[in-house]
Amino acid sequence: MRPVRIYDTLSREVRRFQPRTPPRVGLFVCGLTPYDEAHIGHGRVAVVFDVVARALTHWGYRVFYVQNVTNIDDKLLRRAAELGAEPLGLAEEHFRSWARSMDRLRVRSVNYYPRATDYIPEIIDQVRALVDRGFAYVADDGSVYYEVGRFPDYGKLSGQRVEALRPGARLEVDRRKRSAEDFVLWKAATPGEPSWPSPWGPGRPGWHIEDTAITGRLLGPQYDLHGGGLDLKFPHHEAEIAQSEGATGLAPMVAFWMHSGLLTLRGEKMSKSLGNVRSLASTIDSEGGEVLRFYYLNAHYRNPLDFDPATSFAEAREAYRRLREPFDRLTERSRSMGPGGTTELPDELADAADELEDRLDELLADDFRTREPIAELFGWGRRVVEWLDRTPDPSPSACETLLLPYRWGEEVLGLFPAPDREAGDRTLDRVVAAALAARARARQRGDFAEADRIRTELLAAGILVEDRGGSSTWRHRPADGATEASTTTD
RNA sequence: GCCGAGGUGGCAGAAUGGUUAAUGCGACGGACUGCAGAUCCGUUUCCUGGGGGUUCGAUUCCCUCCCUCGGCUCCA
Repeated sequence: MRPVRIYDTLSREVRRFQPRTPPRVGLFVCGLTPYDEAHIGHGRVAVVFDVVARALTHWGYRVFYVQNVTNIDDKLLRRAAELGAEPLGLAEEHFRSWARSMDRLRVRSVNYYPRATDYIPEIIDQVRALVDRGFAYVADDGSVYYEVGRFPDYGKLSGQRVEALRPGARLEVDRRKRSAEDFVLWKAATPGEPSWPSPWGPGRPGWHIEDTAITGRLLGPQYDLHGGGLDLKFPHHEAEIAQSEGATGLAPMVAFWMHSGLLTLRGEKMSKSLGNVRSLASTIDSEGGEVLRFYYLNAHYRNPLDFDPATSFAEAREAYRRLREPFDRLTERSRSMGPGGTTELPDELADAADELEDRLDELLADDFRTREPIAELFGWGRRVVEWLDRTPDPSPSACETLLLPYRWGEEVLGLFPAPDREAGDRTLDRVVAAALAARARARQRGDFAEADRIRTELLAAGILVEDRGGSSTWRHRPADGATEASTTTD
């Protein structure tokens, strides 16, 4: 297991990561409340922690990654009522859309997406423990509240002091609460809304309780990593600490708090009320999942990332295309060359490939910097192309060695999916090859008008032809505005 | 007001108590090409918010001020 350094929001420092029971790592990330469509800010969190899990796995840790789905809450109920839909069904519908987006963003490290409503017994147990231990009280209507004043550490994560919260006028006035800063653990049932029986009467979970009930069950009272967007730090994560540490008496609940920076739109946070949300699914449709993934990973996860619709994707698209150009050329060779060429790699390049992988790991292991490995891969790409350009017949093993850093880039960053061309595409390969052969003959006899006509017609059909040295290669031309990987078939 | 994160070249965005401050985008020039595309090479000269301090040396550490963003019980 490679040593890893991680910034912990609670201690506000980068520390050496030490799992409680190596090599196992418990990772929990606050997931979505599927009351509406996800936006590109949500996508960032998903990709960031996907890389965290992939990297740890690559380094020999055995990660169990849990991301909850809040399928019962106020907003979801309100939305369902507006649509005349059944709340849990609406949640599942939005979750399916989320899962599709995750698939296309190549997020695949989440092991389990528990639904809040599948953990009602655990939630009730935890609320009961909090009542028994004197951290919570039951109101007249059967709601249960956490009494924040009873938990001295409240505010330790966010640096907030309870006294400082009170002047903030946004605390809801609620006569059932002993103190304005108390928060609800269990909400007494409202007619017409889903509810579950409990020792305090029918009701449903409060906003914060499902996370700690779920992690308590799946990861234990103390675990390794907890992630989420920076905007959840207060009050949500503060409440989690109060719940878990209050209920179990075991602290700290989690060894490392990781918060990903927010994605802003021209300097402002995306939010429904500002009307500046940008849908995740439609962005993936227009840009491609890989470009979006690259865009996220091109910044450090803790920094704010400002999105400008006019320029951000255009730049990411171009940069990503160039990043994977050498990779595409290498995989193209190994696909089409058959027995392949005979020119072996010069020693210095072979050695460099070996050293680079270590370097990539080392960079990433320092608080999951992703930008620097990407910078290294750009540099590697230049060397690869420079060599390929003057090597007409690279050997298969040379290509394989040159691909090593990209294999790392795929396994850990998820940025280099192998082009997958199945039986149907073989036909396409042959058809295009025939057209290119005709064009090559035309060029040979100096009939450039005919050669250009073939090239133009292929382009109209979505095939981009490029002459390289004596031969021509082709790739799928990205559709307007879209930039699916050049070798993507469809 | 309180808490937190930021301010780096034309733009995006890294890093570091010390030789030329990554990488990418854009722009310009060159090589290659029948043309194009892709690629490579070069250029884009004094770029680290202001002011103090510590230090042989600060963009980095400390103080202070200014500005931006986020949180302050809906938030990824």
